[in-house]
Amino acid sequence: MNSVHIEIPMSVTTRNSATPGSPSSPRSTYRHGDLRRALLDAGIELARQGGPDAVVLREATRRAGVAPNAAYRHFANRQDLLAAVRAAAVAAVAQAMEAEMADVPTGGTPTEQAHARVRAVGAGYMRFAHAETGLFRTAFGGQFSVEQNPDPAMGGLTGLNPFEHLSAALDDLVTAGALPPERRQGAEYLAWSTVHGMALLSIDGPLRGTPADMLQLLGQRLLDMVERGL
Amino acid sequence: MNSVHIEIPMSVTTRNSATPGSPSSPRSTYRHGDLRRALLDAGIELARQGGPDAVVLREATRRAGVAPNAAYRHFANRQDLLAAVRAAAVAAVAQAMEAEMADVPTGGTPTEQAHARVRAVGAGYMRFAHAETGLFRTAFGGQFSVEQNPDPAMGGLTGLNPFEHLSAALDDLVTAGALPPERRQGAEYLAWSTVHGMALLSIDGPLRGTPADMLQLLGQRLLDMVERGL
DNA sequence: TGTACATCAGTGAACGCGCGTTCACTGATGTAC
DNA sequence: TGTACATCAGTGAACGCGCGTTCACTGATGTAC
Repeated sequence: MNSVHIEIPMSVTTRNSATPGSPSSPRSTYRHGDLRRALLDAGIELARQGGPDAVVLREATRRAGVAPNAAYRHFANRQDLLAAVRAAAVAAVAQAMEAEMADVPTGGTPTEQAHARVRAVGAGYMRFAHAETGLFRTAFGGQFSVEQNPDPAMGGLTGLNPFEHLSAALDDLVTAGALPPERRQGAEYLAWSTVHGMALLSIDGPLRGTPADMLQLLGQRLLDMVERGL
Repeated sequence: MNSVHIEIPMSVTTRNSATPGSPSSPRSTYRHGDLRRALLDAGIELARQGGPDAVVLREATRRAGVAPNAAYRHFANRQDLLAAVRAAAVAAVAQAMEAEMADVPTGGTPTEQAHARVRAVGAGYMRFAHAETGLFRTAFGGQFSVEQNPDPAMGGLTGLNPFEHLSAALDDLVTAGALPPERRQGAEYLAWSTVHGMALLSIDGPLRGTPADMLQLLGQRLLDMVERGL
């Protein structure tokens, strides 16, 4: 039982940035300081609260205390801002996985370790979906791709993105002899499907509103099933 | 290998209905005849092509050859129309499952039959998602509920909705002795998660663009995994 | 069988909404001399 | 160290968009007598 603790990179510099939420507070200087960062932060906050559709260019500029069109100095258009927000959301999922993996006990056989690692990846994914619904939707709600042409902005602290974490964990499983090599190919899609489905069912579907501990239990049963079935 | 053949209930009566797509063609009578049905059909077609967001009230009335506000004689508002379209989409999923189950050979032991039935339910779900992406998204894309307070409009030809089909198939598995009763509870959520996840991954995620036969194969591996792991 | 009438399905016009995006601008900043 | 200047980040105003929804209406239809 592990509480979710997610780091989202926030403003590196707060120099000259208007206080979010109080657009009337004037900047002390003409230039903003780091408007790109401020818009991105605002976008992330919007996504957190309302998912990808809530990432509205005008609202982001409003929160940054800046004219609507100022955004076009830093992003080509709304899509471009949304893509940056999405990358941050994907990175946050990677971090949730990393946090979960950090809790894996170091003792045990290599097989036990490998299994625990796969489970941590899956559990991190599902936990994140439940804890940060808006960001999860932004990352994996609509169309997305994480596997090819890895975008460094989508990595967690280790630099690996969620898909790469899953792949690495499955590779470990093979190395530990817990997964026959001939079953390795495509296994990420089987595992991911499972966990992705439960994540969405717990957000949008019949599992919506299920208390976190029940969800945790059901998630463990799901991971049991994957472990046994893979 | 079973081609998808889905029946969507279309106009029962075409009396007096304007030809869709040619809004200029005048009706012969003042009254439309069956505007509710025409709007619903238009809504279904919009959903088919573009998912739930494409179900736009004004566009539906345009296709029905009618003034925008005429829709309010038959639907309380846009949400209401969308709900009706969603029910039709869910019913279509149920029919896809039924079509798949109709192909299950009648020979074999009860256990074989039961397994085949569960697989048919899952395969129908995934096949539908791939073949009728827009409708699938409308049915199960955003928030949805199918299990409680069953809406008869969501049933297929047998009257059962997709969730009920899955439940029935799992019950059969228990009856046939292929699933220990103590594992029955909650099993629908495990199975559904799995299949739901792959459906979405094949529409939105990394599996997008995968050819149908590859998807079919991967789907079977997924169902193997569920069968073994449940 | 004919006539008066109530009903209510569809009309026509208009509304306010917030959005993304473009335009010509201005003036603080950092740089070259 | 001081001055002229080019740069370009942010301004202010405006645009067209299609949407959902409301209003007062009209006239074809079916019904009661």
